[in-house]
Amino acid sequence: MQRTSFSTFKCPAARALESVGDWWSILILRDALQGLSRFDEFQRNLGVAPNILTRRLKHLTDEGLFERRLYHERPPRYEYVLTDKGRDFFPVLMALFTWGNRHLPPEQVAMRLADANTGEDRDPLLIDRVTGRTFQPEDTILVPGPAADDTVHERIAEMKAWFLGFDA
Amino acid sequence: MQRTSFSTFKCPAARALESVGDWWSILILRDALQGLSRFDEFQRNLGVAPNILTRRLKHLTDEGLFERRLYHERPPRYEYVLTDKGRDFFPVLMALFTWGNRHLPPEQVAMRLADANTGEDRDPLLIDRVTGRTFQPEDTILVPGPAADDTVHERIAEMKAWFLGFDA
DNA sequence: ATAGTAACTTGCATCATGATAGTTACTCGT
DNA sequence: ACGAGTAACTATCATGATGCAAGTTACTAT
Repeated sequence: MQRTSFSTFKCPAARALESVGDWWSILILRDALQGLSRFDEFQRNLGVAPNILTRRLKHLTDEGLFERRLYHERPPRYEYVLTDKGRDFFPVLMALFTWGNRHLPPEQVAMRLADANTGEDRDPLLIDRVTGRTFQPEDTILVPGPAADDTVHERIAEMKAWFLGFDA
Repeated sequence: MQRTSFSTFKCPAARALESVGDWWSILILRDALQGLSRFDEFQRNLGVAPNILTRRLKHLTDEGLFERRLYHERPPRYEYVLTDKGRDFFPVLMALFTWGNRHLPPEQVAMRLADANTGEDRDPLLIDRVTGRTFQPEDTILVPGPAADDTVHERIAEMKAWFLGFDA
């Protein structure tokens, strides 16, 4: 059976996952955001099979996260540079990284995030862009957008709002 | 061949992915953070095959993201409630949701995030917890943590720091 | 007493995955 | 100018994860 495609899902998170593709793609993006761009750089750093890497880079390029750029003619050699869309994936990576560091180890942390200028530890925090208030599940609800159809309305209705003071 | 396990990777992001398990798990967490907790609630809402759902819930419980709680004896019926670790996955979901909404559609958005109190749109933004400054790839570098071994040092050395004013 | 539902588990066919190995086309040292 | 080395893939193929359909158990409702 084929893996169920999330691309027809209404939820943007599900569609985001479909767009990214798979686990490896996320690690490729992680490396790309650290400055890697060549095929062999990714391969060495990830230890991924080259055919898989080929497929993933193609997928990410098709999805508009990478731009495939010729950096050397004859033989044609390409590098993969992040588009805006790809670079914008950064917050997802940071959230994931932080979650990992906070919850995974009984062992110690092997990597930390630091400020590029001062070298001090960085710890990302999610706030609301407008109000500046922290972002918590209790304060955040899902509401139908402009393109919501009946199924979306049903889905949202099924969700129990954490905070019942406001009805969507 | 078995899917390569990321659990031995040093990068916390990679290990986070391993801990979560797969695509479906992320959507299960999404629903759980919206208040769902019963097997059939997840199944209806996701359209996932029940055996897959069983497996994923077990995995997430084993990994400590869910607690399996008996809510009805004879017949034993369980609900899956998020632990702190599970609830802490929220920022990752929000980052993913936002990325999806911003980059995916040519079609319109079917869902938005709103403030539970005021009903106004919410837009998450990543800042540094201490300095309050925005979180950008250019300002953020990877440095070895306490448990870093030689391979980690090598990996980090291979990464080209975006901002070269500081050497890790 | 019968029907219906909740929450699974089992079996099985199939498709996608990943390790290994092969290919093409250069570059570099001597 | 010849051979070794490297970059960037592509091809092969066995394994095993996935998802559908159907079965199971134990209630609840009428």
